[in-house]
Amino acid sequence: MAPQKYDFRKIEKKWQNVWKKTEIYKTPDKARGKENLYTSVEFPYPSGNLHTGHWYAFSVPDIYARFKRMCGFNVLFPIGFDSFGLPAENAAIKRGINPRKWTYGNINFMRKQLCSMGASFDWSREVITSDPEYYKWTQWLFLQFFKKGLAYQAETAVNWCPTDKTVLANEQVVDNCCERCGSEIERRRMKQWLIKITDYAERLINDLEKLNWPEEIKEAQKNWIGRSEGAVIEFKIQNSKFKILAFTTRPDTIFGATYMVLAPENSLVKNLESRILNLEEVKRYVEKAGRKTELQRQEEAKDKTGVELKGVKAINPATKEEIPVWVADYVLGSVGTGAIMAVPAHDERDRQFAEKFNLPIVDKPLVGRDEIVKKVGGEKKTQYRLRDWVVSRQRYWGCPIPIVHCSKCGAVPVAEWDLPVKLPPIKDYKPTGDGRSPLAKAEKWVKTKCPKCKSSAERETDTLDTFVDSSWYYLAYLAKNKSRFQIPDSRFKTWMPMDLYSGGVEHTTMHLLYSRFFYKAMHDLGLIPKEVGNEPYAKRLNRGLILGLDGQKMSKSRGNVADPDQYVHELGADSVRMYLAFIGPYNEVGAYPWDPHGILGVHRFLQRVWKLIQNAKIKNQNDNSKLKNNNLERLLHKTIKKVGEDIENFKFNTAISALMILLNEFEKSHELGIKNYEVFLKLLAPFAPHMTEELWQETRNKKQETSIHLESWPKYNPKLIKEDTFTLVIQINGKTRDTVEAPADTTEEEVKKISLGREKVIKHIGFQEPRKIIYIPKRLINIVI
RNA sequence: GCCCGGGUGGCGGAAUGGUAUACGCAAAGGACUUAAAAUCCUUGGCUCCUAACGGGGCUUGUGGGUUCGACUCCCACCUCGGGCACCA
Repeated sequence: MAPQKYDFRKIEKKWQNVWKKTEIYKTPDKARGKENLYTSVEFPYPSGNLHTGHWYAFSVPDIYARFKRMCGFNVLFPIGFDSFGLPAENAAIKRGINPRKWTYGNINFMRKQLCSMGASFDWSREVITSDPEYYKWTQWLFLQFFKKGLAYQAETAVNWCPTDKTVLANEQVVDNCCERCGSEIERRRMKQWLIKITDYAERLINDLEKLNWPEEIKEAQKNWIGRSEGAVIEFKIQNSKFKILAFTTRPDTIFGATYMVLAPENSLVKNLESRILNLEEVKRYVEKAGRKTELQRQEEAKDKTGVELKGVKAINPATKEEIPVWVADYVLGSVGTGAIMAVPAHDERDRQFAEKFNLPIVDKPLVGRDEIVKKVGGEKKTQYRLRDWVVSRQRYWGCPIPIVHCSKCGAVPVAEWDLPVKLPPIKDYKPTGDGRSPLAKAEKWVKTKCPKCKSSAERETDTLDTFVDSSWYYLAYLAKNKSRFQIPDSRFKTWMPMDLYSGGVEHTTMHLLYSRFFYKAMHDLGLIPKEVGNEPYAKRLNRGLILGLDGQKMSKSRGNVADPDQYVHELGADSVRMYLAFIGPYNEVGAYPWDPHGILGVHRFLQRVWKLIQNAKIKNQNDNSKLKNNNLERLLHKTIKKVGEDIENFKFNTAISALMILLNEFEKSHELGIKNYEVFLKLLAPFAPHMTEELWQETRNKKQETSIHLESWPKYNPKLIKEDTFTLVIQINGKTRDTVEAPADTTEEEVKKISLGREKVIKHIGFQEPRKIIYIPKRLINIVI
């Protein structure tokens, strides 16, 4: 007998326990007769507890994973925690707790919350980036990069966040502010570890082409990498061995180049000091420019400043004319060669500058690009906006950089057998702000022997950017034995590249770019078999955003947060999952407000599904699957088709609406048999896994010998989808005037006859002879008069 | 400034050349109930004519175009969101 009440709390708990005990989502590396499919979502940061965004991120793609599993794929849908990093550390400091204690406490809590989603994660492959067995391999990879020259130390201008007291990568700076805390960035010169992502700039752009990614993500990455093609042209300096190298994308405008500009940072300014007549003035200008922040420079963009280097002249190699050389901060040291040929006739900025300082503006005709470059001895060059990735962080809670500094041997990698370099427990882990990591205070840990010459040496005390940890974690899921990175080639071949990776837009030019680079570099190092390719994610999906009740971004300070735990308690996890899937298409970057009434609608639907089992015929186990009602039969098969196709295309919203339509019809019918009921349950199973499992067992007399989630996806019969009548739309001059049901096999002649005979048609056209009649078979007739 | 992606009822959205507004929410009316909640049934864009039955006109950001027919294709513009930007 069917239970009277939909006791979702009891049911959900029950099945979560059963699934855990029976490990039905544990994924083997190979399953007989099944193709592997790897789909994953960016793993969560253990911030404390799951919010609505996490539910949207994980429970909706779970629908896809479950569907694919039912379709016969061996589906890997793993989960882990991105557990190193600033936010956890800041939260721990705020509460006076050790970051490790705080992080692992959160992980334990969030694991339970994740289980409450009823998502089909394979927990046996869980990855935690702050575990020594994980970061051992982060360090190992860093050393492989180091040995290949892909990781190097250099004194560079860096982005310093005064609040978080650490440097940041360019990608982590938004509008000159820290991406995390919003503080304005300071420019500092510091010795830092960098990763040579710029070596891969060209491939990171070119290889986008073959990826099945949304165009807008590709475009955003292209813009970030910022390729510009041009030439470097040499301008000799009169009576000097020095020359100015200028990068230009418009070599064809060279005849109009009437002066040169050097960036204040350009070393030529120093080299030419002995020849500059107004040296004091130039020095003052350079110094002043150096003190300006990037933001100030930008703000002053309209009002150009600069000083001429008196006594210095350059030769335009095209015109052979002598032209003046200036130093001005509208030319940036970090772009191109840090020097330009100024063409005021063609460039808006050069024109502004020329007008202000009365420099000549010549509008010379353009010349062919390629010849002229050759003629003046220039060289074609492609320039990228992308900068190398600064990975040093002056913070405690991160992966230690496995390097030892020796006064004789320099920076020496830690021996492989000494990995991992464990993060030492220290009392005072607060950031110092003096540019040194708190790890510097762990004196015993810092003091070590040089791996090369064995004399006393010091450990590197900076830690790695968290984005390094997350650049390879999708491979760690494949390494079943957690203490080894070595993944057999065969496993790479069966799982990589990942079939579908979904995540947030905010990672477009961060995690997504870094991990593509990592994968390529690992590929080049021979760590990944060639056949697998050099791109980690075959398909990418950026999900939208769930807004608060007021249509604003959810935040505690605004007080518009919808707490998923509360809704799970009140309406059940199945309702929350299904509502989030119903709210809008998942494959578009939209923003959907959480509507507490909307979720009630989905909950009502599930309540009605629950009651459907009371339909007397369902209990008759001897029923044959054919529905007597042809229309209902047809609708059932159409729904099987539509739900499958919609899930495949991440249109979960329209899949659910199709299920709603089917339920509406099922409720009206009194001849619904057990077979059709079971088909319906299967179609609903990916969306409402707990309820469908319970009802499934109910129809199977509680034998529990199977799970609905291990059943196969229903097949539709194309013959049964065909309609035997159609609604003929009758238009006059393109306006619908009448409709009529007609048998599917009605001929064109018959359709015309029927249409012209309709009362409404006669009323409109009288006895006029139609000028033209357009007939679209089984759809519409348009009578033109 | 350059490059992407959008704009459809009161709201989330559906329809990618063929009846615009599926499905859901909210709303209104009704049934059940002492009452409420829950549940069920009915209505459904705007507007005009009609006492009513009915019927006409308009409507997918704006204006043009292509077409028998346009939310859908083309051109121009407005506007919102995102990426890049003194990038040479």
